[in-house]
Amino acid sequence: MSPKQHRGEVTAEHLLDAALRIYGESGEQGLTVSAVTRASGVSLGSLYHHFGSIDGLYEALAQRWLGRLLGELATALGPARTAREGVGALTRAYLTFIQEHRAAALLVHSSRADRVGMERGRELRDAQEARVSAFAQWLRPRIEAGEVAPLPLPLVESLVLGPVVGTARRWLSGFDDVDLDEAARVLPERIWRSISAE
Amino acid sequence: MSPKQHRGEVTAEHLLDAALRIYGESGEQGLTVSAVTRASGVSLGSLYHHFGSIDGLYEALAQRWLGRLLGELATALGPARTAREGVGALTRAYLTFIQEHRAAALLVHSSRADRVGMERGRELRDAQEARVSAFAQWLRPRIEAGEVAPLPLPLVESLVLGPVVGTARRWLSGFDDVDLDEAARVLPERIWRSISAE
DNA sequence: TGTACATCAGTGAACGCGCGTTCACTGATGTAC
DNA sequence: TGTACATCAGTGAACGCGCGTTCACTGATGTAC
Repeated sequence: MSPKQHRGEVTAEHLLDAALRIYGESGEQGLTVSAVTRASGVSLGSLYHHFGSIDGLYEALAQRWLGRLLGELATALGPARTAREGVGALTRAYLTFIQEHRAAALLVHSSRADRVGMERGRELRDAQEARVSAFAQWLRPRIEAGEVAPLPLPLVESLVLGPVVGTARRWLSGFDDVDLDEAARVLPERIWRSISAE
Repeated sequence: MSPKQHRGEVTAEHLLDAALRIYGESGEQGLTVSAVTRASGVSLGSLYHHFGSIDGLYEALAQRWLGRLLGELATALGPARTAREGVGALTRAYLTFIQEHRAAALLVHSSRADRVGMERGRELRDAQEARVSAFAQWLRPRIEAGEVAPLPLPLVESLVLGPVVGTARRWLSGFDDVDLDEAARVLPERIWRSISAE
């Protein structure tokens, strides 16, 4: 399914870009074969050559952007020395991504993408043991060191990402009552309080 | 659009019930006119008589369950004397609802329902001034009393509901790594820390 | 360097299916006198 | 209480459109000798 020639890569790229643009403008409902071929200038047959079906294109798109988001979070998390710093870095990276890639963020937050992510999570859980959340892996030693409260990892993850995702969704939905810069300033301190081991 | 005769009410009820069942089994994609008429035993014409279109049915369904969820949260919040108690009551009510109405919870958490909720929010903001979130209204005096930290209301809302919704979504997505009872026990105390004014 | 061949990439006409919607109609219920 | 009429509720055949997909084909690229 992944192209063996360069021009193939370029075509696939065109399709994915067009698909994202369409998704951003008209949502999941609008993501049809004819819309994608029209917007990309790529022929119908090529779409099927590269992605097999419209669902295949959707899944490739979701995985690409989910991967990019997770990548940016992992990168932001890297240099953090304390859990407190980590929470701040994660929050800022997340909210920045949301602003810079609005359409992709909408896609990644959709319920259908949740399912795609889950399926990938299951595959990977067997294979390379939980790349599911780089954050969870980063977190475990901090709990063992007594820095973060000894709660189940999924709950710590929800406590940290929950408020960030909640704020992001609110902003993405078009509510104008939330200021992302202020959120990036205020949330980390507050989130840290909720997971600190005192 | 709302029925003037009793048998009309019953029919509309059948349609909404069938639609919810279908949504729970096969998601938004599966919610088609033929699926609904087949599952409900109601004729095609009746569906159009009561809801005008399949989108009309979907919106009625989303509003009904969004209303019920908000209603249960408001009820749970009622008797709470302190903000701390309120957070606990809200968390438990939310997670209980999720468990008791899985399909409805999936619907209410869908991205499309977010938009429906937003539109309703806008309508209501003009009219009866923010029934948007009973929680926000409940919260305001607690901030003024110095019980809850003086943050923007949307951020407090995200801090409280974020972890709860995050946990709920995780569970709804089929991840089996989260225990809702444990979450109901652990989260309130942690959430409270994050919004307390010291 | 040249040629032959295999594979990859791209094309678009054609197909059929299932979708949402319309509409002319019948039947049930409520109401006015 | 009886009857006539208006309104509400329910029915399903018919329609047309746009959807995803298939397929036989041409053209481009890479590779082996």
